[in-house]
Amino acid sequence: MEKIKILIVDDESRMRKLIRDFLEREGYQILEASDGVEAMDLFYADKSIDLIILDVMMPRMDGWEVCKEVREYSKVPIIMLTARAEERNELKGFELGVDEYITKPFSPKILVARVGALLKRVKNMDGEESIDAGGILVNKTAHMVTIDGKTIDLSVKEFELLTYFIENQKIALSREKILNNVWNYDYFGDARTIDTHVKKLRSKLGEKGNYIKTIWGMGYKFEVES
Amino acid sequence: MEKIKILIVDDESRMRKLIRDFLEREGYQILEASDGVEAMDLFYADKSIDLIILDVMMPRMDGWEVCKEVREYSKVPIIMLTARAEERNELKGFELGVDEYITKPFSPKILVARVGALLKRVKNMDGEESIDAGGILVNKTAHMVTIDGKTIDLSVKEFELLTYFIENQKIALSREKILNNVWNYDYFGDARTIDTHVKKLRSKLGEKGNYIKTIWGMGYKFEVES
DNA sequence: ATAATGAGGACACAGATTTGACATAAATCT
DNA sequence: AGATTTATGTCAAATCTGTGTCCTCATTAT
Repeated sequence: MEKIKILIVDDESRMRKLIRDFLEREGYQILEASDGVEAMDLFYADKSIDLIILDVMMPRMDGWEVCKEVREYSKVPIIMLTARAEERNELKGFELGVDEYITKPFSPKILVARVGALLKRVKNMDGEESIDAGGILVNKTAHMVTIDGKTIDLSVKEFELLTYFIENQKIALSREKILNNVWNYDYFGDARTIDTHVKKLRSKLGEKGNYIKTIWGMGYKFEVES
Repeated sequence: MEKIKILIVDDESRMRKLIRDFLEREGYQILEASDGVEAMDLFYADKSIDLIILDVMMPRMDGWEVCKEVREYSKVPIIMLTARAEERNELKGFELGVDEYITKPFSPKILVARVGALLKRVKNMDGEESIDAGGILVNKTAHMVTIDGKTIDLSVKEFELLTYFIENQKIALSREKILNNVWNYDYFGDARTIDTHVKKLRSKLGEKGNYIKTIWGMGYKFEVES
């Protein structure tokens, strides 16, 4: 199990450091952003953030806006830090999809408890995670692939290969690399075998098969759009 | 759907009336208790309480004690009303299984929002008495399975296997995973044994047996419809 | 106590599917 | 054009699943 990654967004560096210290002591991995814009940059860059702690008052882009934008793409749990007694904001937050509130000033112990409780709560319901790549919907848990709504059948190897491609979009992948990741690391067969599987995968993906680009003399690359 | 039943426990009758008024306006049915002992009496008398709002400070038996005792029997959602800044209590509450906090003084709007959010949250996770999966009705407590109204006989293992499938619908399950969950985790027998049980289960489920899909080279998946 | 029954598990064999190799055609680079 | 590299069709080998059957153990009936 990898470390759980938490993004802290607050314009006061003292506050960020405080939170960071306590959460790191709990074994979480911490990312920091000093305003909403920076937070969104980090959010887009790193798909594996598990929780966001968000201050409401920030320059450039406040917490509500960040929350709203994040919610367009993700269900990642969000904790809002608010100055007290802002009822209207709290209601607004429920609509926006805030999961928890912590009122400043707060004690670090409460922070840690809330983070733990929220992560636990979310973990039990997380379920579906399907990745969308230009109309190709891959649901890893269901082991199912849908293209424009229609389910297609893939063999296990094909499924694994597609998953590997989609999880490494826009990256040029050498045959060796593909072999090492999709096949057992101790597989020493013909690298040309990949071609065969790519062939099949392309044909099963139909017109979307051309998302798998050939990089001559090198390998393959999965990329949406022409 | 019956009315949702909420138990309010507070020693101040003014406070109870305030909460009652706002929640009744939302369509909830309200019960009142003026201290912990009374609350427990009501709790034992009425098994169908959907949510408890609990003041911490009360004579005879305080909120923490009530919470603790209730949690020995039930997972019913509990909201705690606290005077502010009682950090230690809040932490204590997380351990005891408090679901939400509301700090006095609070606005009725917040109260209503929290109650709604909590009920919604819980509703999605509550364990139904019997689960319905495409006409297959599994009653875990009665250990009984009905298909389109007709009861069918399953052996213990078959029942456990079916339950596991149904509780993990649409998820691809490897044989290993099934083994670890349906059999004792320290069972090291033949994985093919699962096939045998799946075979029997399928045949006993009749035409609904094809809900159990084979994922070639991977395991099985339970999924309703084609 | 003994026999009958049924569940749980193991296993082998046939049939089905997937996989990887190979030969050849097509494409790309220099 | 010549040298490489990739695409594709074909096919046998490897792998996996479905099913019938057998064995053991425990429970129930006689």
